[in-house]
Amino acid sequence: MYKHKQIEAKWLSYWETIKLHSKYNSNKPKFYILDMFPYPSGTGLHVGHILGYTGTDICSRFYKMNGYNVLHPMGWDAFGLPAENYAIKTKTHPAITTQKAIQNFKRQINNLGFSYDWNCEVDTSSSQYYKWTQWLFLLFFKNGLAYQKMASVNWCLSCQTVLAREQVIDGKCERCDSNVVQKELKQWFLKITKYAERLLADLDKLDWPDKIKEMQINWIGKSIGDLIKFKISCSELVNNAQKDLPLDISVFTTRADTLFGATYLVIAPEHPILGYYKNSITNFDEVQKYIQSIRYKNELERTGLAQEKTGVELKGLKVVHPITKTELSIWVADYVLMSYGTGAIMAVPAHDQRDFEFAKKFNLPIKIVICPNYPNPICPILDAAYTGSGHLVDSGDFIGLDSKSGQAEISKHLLQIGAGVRSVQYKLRDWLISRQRYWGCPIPLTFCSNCEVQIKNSEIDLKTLSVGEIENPGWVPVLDSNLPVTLPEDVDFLPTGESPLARSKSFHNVSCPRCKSTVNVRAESDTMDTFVDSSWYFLRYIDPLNTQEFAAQDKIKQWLPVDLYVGGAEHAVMHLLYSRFFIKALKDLQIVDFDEPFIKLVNQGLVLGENNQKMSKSKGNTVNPDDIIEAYGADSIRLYEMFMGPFADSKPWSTKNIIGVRRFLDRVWKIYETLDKIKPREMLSSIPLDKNITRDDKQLDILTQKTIIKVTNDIKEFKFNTCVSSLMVLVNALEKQPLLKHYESLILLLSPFAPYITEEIWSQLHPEKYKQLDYSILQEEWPSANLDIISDDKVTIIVQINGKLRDTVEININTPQSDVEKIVFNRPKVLKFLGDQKPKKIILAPNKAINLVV
RNA sequence: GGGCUAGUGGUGGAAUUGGCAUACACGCAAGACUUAAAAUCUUGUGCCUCACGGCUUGUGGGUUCGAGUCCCACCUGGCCCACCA
Repeated sequence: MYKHKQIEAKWLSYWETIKLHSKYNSNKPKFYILDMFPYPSGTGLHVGHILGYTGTDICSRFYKMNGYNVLHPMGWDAFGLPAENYAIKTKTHPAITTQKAIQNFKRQINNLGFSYDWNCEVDTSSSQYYKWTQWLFLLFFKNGLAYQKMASVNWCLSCQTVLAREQVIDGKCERCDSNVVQKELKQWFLKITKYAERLLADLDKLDWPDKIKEMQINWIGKSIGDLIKFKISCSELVNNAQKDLPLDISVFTTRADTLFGATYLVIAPEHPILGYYKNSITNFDEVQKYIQSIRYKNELERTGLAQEKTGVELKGLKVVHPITKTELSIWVADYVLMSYGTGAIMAVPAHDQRDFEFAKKFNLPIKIVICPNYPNPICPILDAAYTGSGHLVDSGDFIGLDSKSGQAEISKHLLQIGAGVRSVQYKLRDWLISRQRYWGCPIPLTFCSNCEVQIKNSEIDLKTLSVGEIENPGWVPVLDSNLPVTLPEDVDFLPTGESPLARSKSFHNVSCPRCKSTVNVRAESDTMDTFVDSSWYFLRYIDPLNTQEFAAQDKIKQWLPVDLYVGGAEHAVMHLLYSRFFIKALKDLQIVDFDEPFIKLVNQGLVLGENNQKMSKSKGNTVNPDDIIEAYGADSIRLYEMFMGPFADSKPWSTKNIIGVRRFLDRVWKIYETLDKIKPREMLSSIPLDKNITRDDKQLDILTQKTIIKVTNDIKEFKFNTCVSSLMVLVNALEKQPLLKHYESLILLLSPFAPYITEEIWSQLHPEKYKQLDYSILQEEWPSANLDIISDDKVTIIVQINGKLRDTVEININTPQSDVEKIVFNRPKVLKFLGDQKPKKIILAPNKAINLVV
């Protein structure tokens, strides 16, 4: 039995005192291994964190031993709502609780023997870090990538803040699960939509799981279709042509082939046309009432499939079909979203299920224009929309075309008559980053009424202004020399819906960075979404103490992009998309020279509770890693999590099963103890321990070489579970035949998985090495397999009769078929099963199998 | 509704990618050691059958000399997206 507590305490303090991380050596290749940094919650490390961190720690140690410069940093995604909510509950400042949580995380991480380089540590809530978050925000602002606009935004009633679209799950707040409603607010956005096409196209370059790529493709949501103009017809337009009214309503469709089936138009409740034509709409009161009624529905209630269609007609207003010139009615309905396309659709009830339901409910005409069984002209009477393709019927000059060419022809025709244009739409929307909360990075802008007036009246030379200042008149960036804009300490952070920073007097004691005015000047009091912090943290790791730049150029060139990124799939469309956007923007601004941040991405699976359900406090199925480390040791929990199953799969925790890997480590230890009894040591390589055990050095040697190959390959492929089982096989053999040479290979192979026990054993096997400065097993070279030993001239093939296994024979490698047949027909088992039948056919799979068909 | 993914012993899971299904481990059973227990070690452990042998990778079909692996349909979980025009 090895004493894990003593050994782990010993090496933990040893590792702290030595330099484990060697300096960058330009003769070696670099390898940047990144974990998704944790949010330091008060409850400490989750066993799920340990799964991912063990994976990256194994890689980190493996690549170091294979001669790479390895960067393996860790930090803290420290801003965010939970810390603030906890602070409100306990009336302790979030900075204090966050620092406490970080200390606890760090203690747990160190206990687990992870080889992070703490010289790289970053904390997004420290002013040294968020100074550069602010600097990057201003860079985006000055270059037109950050802008403010009034928008209908998601507002969490409980957290009292705006949320990004990504943080609204089924109409509820991602954090607190309470209702999210729509609210009109002026907010800051980052222009991620500018990069939609590149974010989509460049996915091809990435070695990422297909699942994640697929999710990003769906999220970006590219569709190619047509923008079609429907001319508005109403009495007001005829009478007051001089008025500045829009003359048509544009709709977006991917099915221009169904244009002749459009029997009415539907616009979103927020559509601007309503304002313009207030006076022409004879039932405007009724329309207003409808819009009010849906206002406080959340997105699920509004858009859920189960919801019955609602809507109201705009009386007094019509549109004209661009080709047939028929007058069509216009409706307002909440099933049309202002945030996609143009906020208006042409309704084709015969060929769109939503339109069909709406038309049925309000008794609107349904016109069939696509026929699946053409040229049979009789189309079935519909009880649901026919959304497939077919041939065009009842479509003027386009009758008889198939859907695809019909779409192309109608599109061409619309362009000719000036009523339409090809268009690409994306579901991706600009990233709303304002938050009305305290515990986040302040937005480093000042609003100056004086400057606003001057810009609007063109009293300032526009050439002296940045794009951001021109597009957002009155908003002036804080001077770089005055960054960071620090979070005021003296703030009552209880949420009221108003930004907590707005209530700090000191915070508003500012002057305009441009005109120096102190009158009618205020600091922006919103903070940024924490996803802004995490969009660039991997750049800061390489140079965290730099006070002049967010990172030095030569270091960026040295280390980036990230070679391997490991984390959960839940970040597929938020963090992973935002970071890609940041890097593309920085590439365009010539700050970095690569355009993708993470070359290879690996997802870790969920660690479920013993009952196969997601771990949660309320279900009472959580596991505290500290208890496991106490009882079984850090090496055991690392090894166990790797052994549980495939790295990327979700799999249930089982405290009972840890005993298996612990026994394995005990055996490894025991082999060492038996070795130690045999002296002198130089004799060890060939002395069998027990004379009763039959020796078979060659077999053991082959097994060792095979294990080296297997573990080396499987680490590269993140197949850690099979690494562990093949190490177990080797240990089972070494127990019977404890030869030092092979045992040393085992210890080296095991060291990335179980660093404590292997460092201890290695130090006892090689005490002289530990007299060197900063020595650790990490400095050893990774074992390489001797292929000569395993290359064999014999091979075992299987013998099948009618596909059923009947025998196995050992033959010389590459034996020709005729000779194999001779051998096989002399085997008693084969003769027995064959009887007096003669094979009709004999198939040889060389060096694998022979199948006799009778 | 759409997409992705998985389904193998009592349990977690292996299977060099079409060639010995159930490696490795947990559990269980028997034995050794012990006054006894724990720990440890040894042996056994898919199902049916006394046996010879037969059957077995969610279900049904197909391709193939040969299928856990490939194809089609279905069933059941999990994840993601979803009135996206």
